[in-house]
Amino acid sequence: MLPELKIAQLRHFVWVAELKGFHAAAEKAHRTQPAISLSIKDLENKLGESLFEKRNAKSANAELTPFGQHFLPQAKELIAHHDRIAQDMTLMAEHKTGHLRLASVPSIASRMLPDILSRFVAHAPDLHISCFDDNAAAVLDMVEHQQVDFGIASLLQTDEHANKTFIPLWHDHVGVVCRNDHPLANSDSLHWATLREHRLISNGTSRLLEGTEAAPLLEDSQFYISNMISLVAMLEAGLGVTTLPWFAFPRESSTLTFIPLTTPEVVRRIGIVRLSNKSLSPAAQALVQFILAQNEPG
Amino acid sequence: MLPELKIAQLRHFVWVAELKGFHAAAEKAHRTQPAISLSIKDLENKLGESLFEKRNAKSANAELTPFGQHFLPQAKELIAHHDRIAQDMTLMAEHKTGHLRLASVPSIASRMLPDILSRFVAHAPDLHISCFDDNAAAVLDMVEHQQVDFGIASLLQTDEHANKTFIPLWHDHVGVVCRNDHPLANSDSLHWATLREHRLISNGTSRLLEGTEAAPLLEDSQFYISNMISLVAMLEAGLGVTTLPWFAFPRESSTLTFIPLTTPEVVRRIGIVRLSNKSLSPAAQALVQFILAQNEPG
DNA sequence: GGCTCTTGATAAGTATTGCTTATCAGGAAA
DNA sequence: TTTCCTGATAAGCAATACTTATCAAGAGCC
Repeated sequence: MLPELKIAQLRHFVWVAELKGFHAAAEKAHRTQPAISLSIKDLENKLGESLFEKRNAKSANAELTPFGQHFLPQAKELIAHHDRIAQDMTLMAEHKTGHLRLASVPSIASRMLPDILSRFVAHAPDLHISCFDDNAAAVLDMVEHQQVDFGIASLLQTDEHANKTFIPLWHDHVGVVCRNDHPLANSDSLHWATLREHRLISNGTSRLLEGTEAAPLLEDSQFYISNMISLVAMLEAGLGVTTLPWFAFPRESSTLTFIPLTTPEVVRRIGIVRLSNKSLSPAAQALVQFILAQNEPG
Repeated sequence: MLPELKIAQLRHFVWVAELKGFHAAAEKAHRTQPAISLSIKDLENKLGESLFEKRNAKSANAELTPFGQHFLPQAKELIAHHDRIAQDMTLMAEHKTGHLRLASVPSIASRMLPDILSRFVAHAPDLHISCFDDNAAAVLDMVEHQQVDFGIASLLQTDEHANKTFIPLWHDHVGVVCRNDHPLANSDSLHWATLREHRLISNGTSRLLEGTEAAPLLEDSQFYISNMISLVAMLEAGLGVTTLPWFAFPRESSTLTFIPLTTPEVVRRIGIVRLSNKSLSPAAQALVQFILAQNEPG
């Protein structure tokens, strides 16, 4: 019913009108002059009216009919609209624009992401990023409910997350943290049994020991501190020792020491978690690629 | 540089997204399913991103990627914009809409146009019409300067209007107008010489006698009244007689009589005047055709 | 006047695009 | 498993867009 106006065709029309000539328009369109003639003719047929004055009669420059004059601004508007969208989509596909949401466990969020993100946004100034940090379970939950494009966490109970894809990135070894003047502080490595002799403060990451031979330690533990700030304060006060993954160890503290736990060697595998059956937005996809590229050489 | 998004292609995309399936979209587009597949694939290539989730994997209904979700409303907007313009142009080409300006000599404007225009606009309710009435010279001037789409007038000094096209429509005979009780009032026809015995009031239409054998009458004339209302008042007061074309004769006056002038027979040819080298707008073109059609049978 | 340069239109052939039919692969439901 | 959906893919055909070559007609020039 309605004619289908092709963008290229409209562009030809506008060029002929504005450059006042078929030859000039042809050059601009990187086409030959007959192509433009035919294109305009086809457009006129579709609309059912001439756009330019009879052109076989006089050699004066191509001139619009009243109808053509009315059509010109409309055509220009539609072309502009098209170009705006095409540009927008291209930018978005090249992840130069858009909105990206991710969730991460705090250790990575504070230790790795600031550097990664600042370098990533350097070549995408119009990209908006929202980053949520929370514990691994909450991160997985946000991924599950599509509140974020992807998450950075370790995968707990892998069987429950069949619908998620996990890309391991960092191996985070669990160690023991104590005050510099603690008897254990000068050890190079530790056996879990050694810890039984010291007061152990457990924390949110302690469940990493579950299922390892060091599990009995958890039951020995008298204190449980979920908050990291409080935990550090306890340790600095010499209340006891705790286990932490290396990434979660507060390096900025000058009074605490990290000693690797070698028996058992408990490793938290942190990586990118996303839904298997959902595509990432171009921006998210780009960030994942970026993170992977960062980690490959290192 | 920028990809050229074809309207048909966007339409396919929107249909697949909204009908949640390639088959359904194909049916709506009156195409086969592979055609839609290829169309979408091409669009995805142009944009550089997938619009739908991987479709070979699961048979669930076609589902948009985040990118596709962002693109959908934009595509719909662009399609709507296109359709609006296409519709607008089609209506305008069919002269259902637009703005039409014409100028006419007062006799036709008051005698013929009210009926013609009211019937013409009956099938074009959204058409705006502006009508200017003035004397023939002014009408020709407005045509000349493209202040109107076309004019209705008689062509004076044809040599000066080589750039105009004249389509004769009405033959308007000049006659003598006097009061019912005037000595001439009962004549069936008149010879110009008879008028010399009466007081003649000349008017704007009197120059029609120029170049005829009745020309000496103009010099005899003591009064010149340009305004029609005043002229009628003078005549009704019995001040004298005048010459007028039949169309300019005020039929509604019950006290005045029109007597045809037979020697010489002066005829004013009234018709449509337009610039030869300019196209008419669709609406103007339609009105001209309409007027011509009205006059052909009559 | 005739010559040349411009304008855009036109014809015929080719290249590209879009569409078709026929077929295939994979998941869901029987 | 078999069947019935989904959409993807291949090969061939048809419509469209573009090319080169040529033409007609007005303007400027001698």
